[in-house]
Amino acid sequence: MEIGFNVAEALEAVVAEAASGLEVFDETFVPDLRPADPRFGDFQANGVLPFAKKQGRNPRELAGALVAALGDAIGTDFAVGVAGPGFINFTLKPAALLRWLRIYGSGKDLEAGAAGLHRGRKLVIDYSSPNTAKQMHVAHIRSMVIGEAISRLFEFSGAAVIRDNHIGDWGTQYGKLIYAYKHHLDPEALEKDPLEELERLYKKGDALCREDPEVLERARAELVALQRGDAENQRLWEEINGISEKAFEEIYARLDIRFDAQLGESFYRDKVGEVYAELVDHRIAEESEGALVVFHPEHPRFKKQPFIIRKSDGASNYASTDLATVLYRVREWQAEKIIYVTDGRQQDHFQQLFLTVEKWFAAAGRAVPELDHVWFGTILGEDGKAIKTRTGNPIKLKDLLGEAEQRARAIVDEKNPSLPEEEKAAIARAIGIGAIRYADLAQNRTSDYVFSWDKVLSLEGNTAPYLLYAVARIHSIFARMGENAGAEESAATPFETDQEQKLARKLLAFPEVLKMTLSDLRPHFLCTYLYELAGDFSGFYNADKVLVDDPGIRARRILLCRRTLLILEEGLRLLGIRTLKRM
RNA sequence: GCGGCAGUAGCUCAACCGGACAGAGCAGCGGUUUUCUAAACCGCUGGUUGGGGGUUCAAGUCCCUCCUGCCGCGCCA
Repeated sequence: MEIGFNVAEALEAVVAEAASGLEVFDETFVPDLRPADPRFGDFQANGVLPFAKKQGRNPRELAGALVAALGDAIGTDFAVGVAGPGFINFTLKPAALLRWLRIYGSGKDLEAGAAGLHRGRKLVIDYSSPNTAKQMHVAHIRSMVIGEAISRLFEFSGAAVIRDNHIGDWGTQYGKLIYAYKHHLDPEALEKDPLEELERLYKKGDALCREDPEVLERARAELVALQRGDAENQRLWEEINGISEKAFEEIYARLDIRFDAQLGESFYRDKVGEVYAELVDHRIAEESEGALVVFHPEHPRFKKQPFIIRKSDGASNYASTDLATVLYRVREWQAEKIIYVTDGRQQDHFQQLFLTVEKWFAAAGRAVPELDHVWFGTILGEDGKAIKTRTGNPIKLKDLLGEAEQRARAIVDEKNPSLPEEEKAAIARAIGIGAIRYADLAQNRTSDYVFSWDKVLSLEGNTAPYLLYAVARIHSIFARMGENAGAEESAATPFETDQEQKLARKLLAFPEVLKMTLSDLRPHFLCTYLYELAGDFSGFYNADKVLVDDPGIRARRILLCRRTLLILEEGLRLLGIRTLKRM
């Protein structure tokens, strides 16, 4: 058999083919190949057990028959055996393992292998999407970090990705903000830290509105004026957006995040009318208590819980713009799939949005895009409640990033004081930002996130610095070898030591991990894998010296270092984390 | 009330939509450096997977029930 990029997939096909030639198996049999516990082999097929149970037959007998039927098709690359109640174990022989590692030797090779997963698919990923006139806080980081990782993963697997930052730049907050700007602006503060001042003004306006009904009325009037196109308010709106955008850009630059489109809610404000009309025409939306709403009678909850798409005062809300946004993305960009990366509290909203879009597009004869809500848990303080500083304010993201870099810098100064100043700063940046990012990605996204400085900036265990350190050590070996490091791979002999084999086998599992990460859109699968890979490398590095005299051993160990480096760097890049040559 | 998520070692978390004796890190204890970065490696200690039933050859995972926590549920996003 041809081993291919994803060995589990190749085996799956061979096993299924062998089963189809046997009387006792039928088309309902699924081999169920997966990476195995290293004690048993490289891959295992578990599918015989449930199948045998369903047929009322002895699983070990069926497994034995299946193994016998594999015969020539599987070739001589694997050791195959039946174990336990009916598992089939496959172990790639060292020579074949070496062959696989020789073939997949560059980022291009990996990408070519992965490209089959989503080749040519056109998709939009909606993430970050902050509100204007507010600072970014710790809570904003998850959408950015997860959204960026998912974007990179899809691109890597062959998709055409449009990253769209759906900024909240239109809505009721502007009434209060413009009112406060006109009456309580501190020009000096605006000069010094514009976004800080805007945030103060918004809070001020919000507080005043709550205290004084008259102010509330005037704030509403400012909003109405803005929506009618009043010149002064339009100018203020633009100024506020400009200030916000500049502050956002700084954060995005620090986090290596770039968008292909940045169409905020305001972009859709003249596009909601068409949505209302179509939904009413198709009898999907109805009037209720003065508002335009959508109920879903077939749904246990949404038959009662309305999806409000136009408020009773006639104004649009985020449901209106979200609907218009789907239409735009499908019409203008031919999006086949749209992924929203937001926190889990918006699950109801997106379920209602998706149900509504499905009915609407079907009724209008449009292709219904695949819609996916990639949600994540809330960020909690150490008391298990919403995250706050000691003074009760949210932690600003720029402060968080700054402190992370600072703490990383202190460690660089201690561990490696002789490095040039500029390099130390770059290392501190990569480690600090990488540590924060990784801490977020390494945890299952659907869990709530208990934030603590110690955890985020920890340099031990499953963290970015641990991975970056492994990368730096490999680079260090190559630096010592000098320039002519390239010629030795062909001399490599098959792996022998436990550490060599363990590391080589871990490398072999990368395609399956990538596939799993993408199918569930859970970056922590990839994190866990990279951490285990770095761990296996560290074990190997400590036990087996790379630069030995024996040319065959030296060559195969160099090959292992190269492939480990390749997958660590490629994997970290997919997570949005920069690697280092020295640290 | 309806619904979502969660409860796994002292702490922070894994466990690939039922699979092999539940795995890491931290903390604790003990080792490893004339050798490629010790930000590392190796070993030991640590579990009634919130409680109780059930389904199965096999349950942390599925079903029922109870307890606890967080979060949604008509004009915020």
